[in-house]
This record gives sequence, structure tokens and C-alpha cells, in this order.
Amino acid sequence: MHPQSQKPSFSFAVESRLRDSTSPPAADFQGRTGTITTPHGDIKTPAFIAVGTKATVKAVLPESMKELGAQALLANAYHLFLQPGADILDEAGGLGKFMNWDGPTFTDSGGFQVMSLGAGFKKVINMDAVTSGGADDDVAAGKERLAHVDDDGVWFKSHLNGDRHRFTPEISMQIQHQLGADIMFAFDELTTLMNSRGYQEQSLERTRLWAERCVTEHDLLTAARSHRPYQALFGVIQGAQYEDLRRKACRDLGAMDFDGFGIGGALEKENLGTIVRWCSEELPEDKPRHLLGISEPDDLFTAIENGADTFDCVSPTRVARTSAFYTPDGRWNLSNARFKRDFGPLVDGCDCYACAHYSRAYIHHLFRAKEMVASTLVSIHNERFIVKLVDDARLAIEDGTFFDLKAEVLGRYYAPR
RNA sequence: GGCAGAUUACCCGAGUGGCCAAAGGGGGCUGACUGUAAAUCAGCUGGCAUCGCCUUCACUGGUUCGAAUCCAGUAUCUGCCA
Repeated sequence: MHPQSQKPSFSFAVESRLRDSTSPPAADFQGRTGTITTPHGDIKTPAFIAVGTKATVKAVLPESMKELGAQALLANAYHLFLQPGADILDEAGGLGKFMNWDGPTFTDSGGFQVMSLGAGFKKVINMDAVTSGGADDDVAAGKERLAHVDDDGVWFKSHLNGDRHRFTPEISMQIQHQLGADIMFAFDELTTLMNSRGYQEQSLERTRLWAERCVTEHDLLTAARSHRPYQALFGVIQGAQYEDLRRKACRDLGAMDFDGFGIGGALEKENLGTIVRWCSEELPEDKPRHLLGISEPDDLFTAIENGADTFDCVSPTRVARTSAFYTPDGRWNLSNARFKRDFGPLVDGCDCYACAHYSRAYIHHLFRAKEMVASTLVSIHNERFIVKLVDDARLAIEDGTFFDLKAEVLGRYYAPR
């Protein structure tokens, strides 16, 4: 289509800069708005990218995701590789076509699964794992490790049937090219908060070398599959809580031919803004920055303020399936008895489909009766809530009212009750 | 009418002399969930209270140092025979 351009259909343009309406522009804020252009449409940033791990946003139709304003969806290479197989999605015409989503798509590389399966326990990924001390208990309990990392890649055992598989940076790229998402992530190793500084350094070097291999393989595959729409590749910044490691990772990967960057790793909540800021200061300004796995309102404002452009998170749908719904006054549990006779919407004034048509009492009943539609309705509401929160933040940056909005929203959301 | 068997906490159900306020489910109440091994996981569920104390295993009365558990009677229910 555009033979003169290597990447004809992917671009990112910064549009407005975060500023403070109430004080002199002393601070050099990193926050910004922009537009990511992909072969399947634009993403106005900051944007929340909904997660559909196995090529479906759990319990929600793509049509509903479109209606609630989701701009893009993110699926997972590890899960789709195991089931149904990347070749199936390739034959289907790619992830978006397969799942009937005509907007932009992302795939994650499977790096997260290396960590979560390799650790052999789940507590380690919690942000407070360091203080919970839960991991040692699980190690003592002898839980099986499903993944083992070496410098070349990872051996996995499928969590579905125990089959042994090999992932390397090259294989992850091959899989993600078959999956066909507009944006994919380099294969990285995600460390935990409990790893030693020495291991963090070793792992970071591994992730750097893997990033180089991803770029090389990606270039080969892009050339070999030139009949397909261009797929952008984002490098993933690790380095845990260490400033020097984060900055080094940004400089190393920033010099490589990536289209954008993911900021990954297990983050302690209180360090999130600082870490994003380090990355924003080091990474090329004209490339988008995706913060992986974040969606709590305070984290979103903090990350946007410090220069993150996009986010993805399982939280809106996961907590929805266990009956938690977002309100401007915090996250509440709809299965609580107090909602049994509450015939109002989940949130007054919410423009989502669930709030337009159904009451708290009704959805409370559906949860009690274990009816599937309960998950659907609350997932729609929660996705809408987070998508709109980020949309509002974008508009507020454009208007110069970001800090007013932040104070208002977070003051109410986290007010003691 | 005769014979046999049952009756345990909100429900189902284990327990057949002390380790029993009583297993396990369900239900109920609550909490957690941040690149999804998650329609999952955890706690509580007789009462009051800090260890502890008090009242419970259909009811009444016994046996025993000690009873949900053994004995007798009563009530209700379920089979089979008339």
C-alpha cells in the first residue's frame, strides 16, 4: 500500500500536554493525550484497553464492548497458543476477525505467564506479597512449578493438560504474528518483588537480549507476511523498583526499533507513579507507553499524570464476576444483603447498558441465583466505568482541568465511609 | 391393630459412653481480587464474652464419675404385615 513507508499503518501522535490550570507551569508533567493509529482504527489516548485473554472479554459480547466505548481489546498469546492454537486464528484472518471485533487489538506475549506459572503460586503476584509472607508457605507446601526459565527461553507445562511446550522470543513473535493483533508485546521475564537485586539485574539483561531477538524475528516475520496488515511491536520495560534498572531498561529498549513500550513488572502501589515517571523521562517521547495490568482509579490517575498512554487490566471483569461493581464512591459488593431491595441502578446517572435497564436488586438476585447474566451486566458496567474514567482524564488534560478532576474523583472514591 | 426403623444446629447429613458446641455439604453473612491456571479464593455461621463460661442432638424420666451415643415411657414420621 505504501511501499515507501516501512510502517504504513501504525503511528502515534502526541496532541496535548498535561498542564496545571491553577498554578504556574513550573512542573514538567509527563502526562499527555494523543492518538495511536492502527490498521483497525485509532485509539485516543490515554485509553483503557479491555482484556479479553482468550479472545473474549469474559461474559461480554464484542458488540457490548463497542457500545460501552472500549477502543481496543487485549488478548493473550500463551492462552490462545494452547487453545485453540495460533494457526487457527491465523486461518480465521486474525484475532479481531475471529472474535468479531473490528477495532484495534493487542496481544500480550505470554511473559506474564512465565512468571505466574513459574512461581508455582499466585500470591506472589499480589502487590502486597512482600509483606504478606504467603509465598514461603506455598513453597513449603510443595506446589508444582509449571514453568522454568533459562537464558534462551522457557519450558512450560500447559495448565490445561500438562503438555510440555517451549517458548522463546522467536516463538512468541511467531505466535503473535499468527494471532494477528495490531499491537503485540515483546517476550519478557517478569520478576517478582521478592527476587533479589542480583536476580533482577540478571533477569533484566535476559529481557534485554530477548527484546533484541524479538525485534529481529519481528522484522523477518513482517517481511515474510507483508500481505498482512502491519503489526506493531512494543518492548517491555522491567527493572522492578530500582531506578537505575528501570532507566537502563528504557535506554536499552528505547534505542531498539520498537513501535511503543510496555511498562511491566510487579509494582508496589506506592512506587507506581515514580516508576512510570522514570520510564517517561527515558523513553522516546514520540512512542506510546502502555502500563500493563493496572486499572484502580488512583493508579490510573497517577499513571496518566506520569506519562502512561494506555492500560489494560482484568480487574473490571474479574471483580464483576464476583459481584463487585464500581461506583463514584468506591467499589461495592452487590451480593451484600443490603442490595436485596435496592431497585435503583448500579450507579445513578451511569450511561451503561446495565444501569439503563436493570436494578441493583435484580442483579443481586441474579448473583444469588448464580445466573450468568449477572456477570455480563456487571462486567459491562465495570468496563464502562473504567473506560469512562480514562476518557474523562483525557478530556481533562485537553481542558487543563486534569488535577481538578483527579482531586474530585479520587477524593470521593476513596473517601472514608 | 402388629412388627421393624427413624427423629442431630436454618436445611441435608456424619457421629453410637469421655478427644463433642458436635465431621461434611448446602444455605446465610462478610472479605479479597491490578499484563486472568479466577463464574475463583478465604473467613465466620448456638449464645455471651479475652483464655473462658452458658444452653443444645424430638420430649420426659433413668443408668453412669461422665450421655447426642445406653435403658424406659411419650410424641411424630417411614416401611412391611393385617
